[in-house]
Amino acid sequence: MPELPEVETIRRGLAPVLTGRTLARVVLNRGDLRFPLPKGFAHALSGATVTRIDRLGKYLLVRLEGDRIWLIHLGMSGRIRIADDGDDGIGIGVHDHVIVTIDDGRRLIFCDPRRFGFMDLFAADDLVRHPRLNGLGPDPLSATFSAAYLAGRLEKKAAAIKVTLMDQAVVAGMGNIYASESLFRAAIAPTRAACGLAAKEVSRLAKAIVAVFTEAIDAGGSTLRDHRRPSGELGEFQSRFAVYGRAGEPCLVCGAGGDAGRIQRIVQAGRATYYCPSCQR
DNA sequence: CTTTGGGCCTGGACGC
DNA sequence: TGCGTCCAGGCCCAAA
Repeated sequence: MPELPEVETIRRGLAPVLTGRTLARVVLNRGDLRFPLPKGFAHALSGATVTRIDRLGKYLLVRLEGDRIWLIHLGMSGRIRIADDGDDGIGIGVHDHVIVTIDDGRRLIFCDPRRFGFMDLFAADDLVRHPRLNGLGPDPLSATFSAAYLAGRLEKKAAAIKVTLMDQAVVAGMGNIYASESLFRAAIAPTRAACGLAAKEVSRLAKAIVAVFTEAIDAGGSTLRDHRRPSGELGEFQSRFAVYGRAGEPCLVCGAGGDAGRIQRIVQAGRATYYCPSCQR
C-alpha cells in the first residue's frame, strides 16, 4: 500500500509515541504475515526500549536498545494505529495481526488484511547484509540521492523509465502512484527508455521526485483505500494527484479543452500508468 | 545478467 | 440484494 510519503507520515506519527518507551507486551494473532515472523519474535520484542525510528524507502526501522532493529514493511494494505489506554472502542479486528502494548498503556496495532506486509527483528550490525535491505538504492530524501546518481543508474537501463523508477534498487520508496506523478511533473513520457533520457531530463526528474515526495509528506501522505496516520488522521495528497487515477479527465496543465489534453491510462509491467500524452514527451 | 509474468491475500467497486 | 469479475499502493520468484 504505502509508498515513501505514507511510510514517512507513519514514522512521524509513531516517533513521539514510541521513542524512549518500552514495549511491555507483544501479542501475535498469527505467526506469519507475508513471511513467518522470526522464531521467538514476540518474546524478543517484549521488554525492548525504543531509541529511534528511521525509515529507508518503504521500510520502517524501529531501533531498540541493545542495538537491535525491529523492521516493519506495510506491504499493500498494512496499517498501524495507536489505541489509547482503556480505549477498546476500536476493538480488535480479524486482521489485527500484531498488538504491542506500550509501557504507558497504549497499544500499537498492526493490521494488514492482505498480509503482504512483514516484520523482522535482527542485530543492527546485520542491517547492511539484510536480504530485504541490501539491494535498496538511495532514499530520495537522503543526501545520497542526486541527479548524477540517477543518471548513472538510468544509462544502463533499456526498460521504460516508469518501470525503472519503481525498481527499489534504483529509487528506494518509489511506488506506482508517485512514479506517475513524478514523471508528469518532469514532463517525461513514462514509455521512454530509461537510457534514452537526456541529462537535462534526468536532472528535472530527480528534482521532480524530491518535490513530489516532499509535498506529499507535507500533506500527510495520500489516502487511498484506507491509509491513515497512526493517530487516525487522513492524508490529503490524493486530492492533488495530477494524473494518477484521472484517466479521461483533462490535464491540469494543458487540458483546457480538446482530446490532446486528456489523461491516459496504460499498463506497464502489469501496473497502471497515468500520463498526459501532450505534456509528457 | 535482465526482464516479464504469475502468485500471494482480501476487500471494495462495479455491472448484471 | 446477490453474485461474479476486475482491480488495488508491493514484493518475490521462476522462467525466458
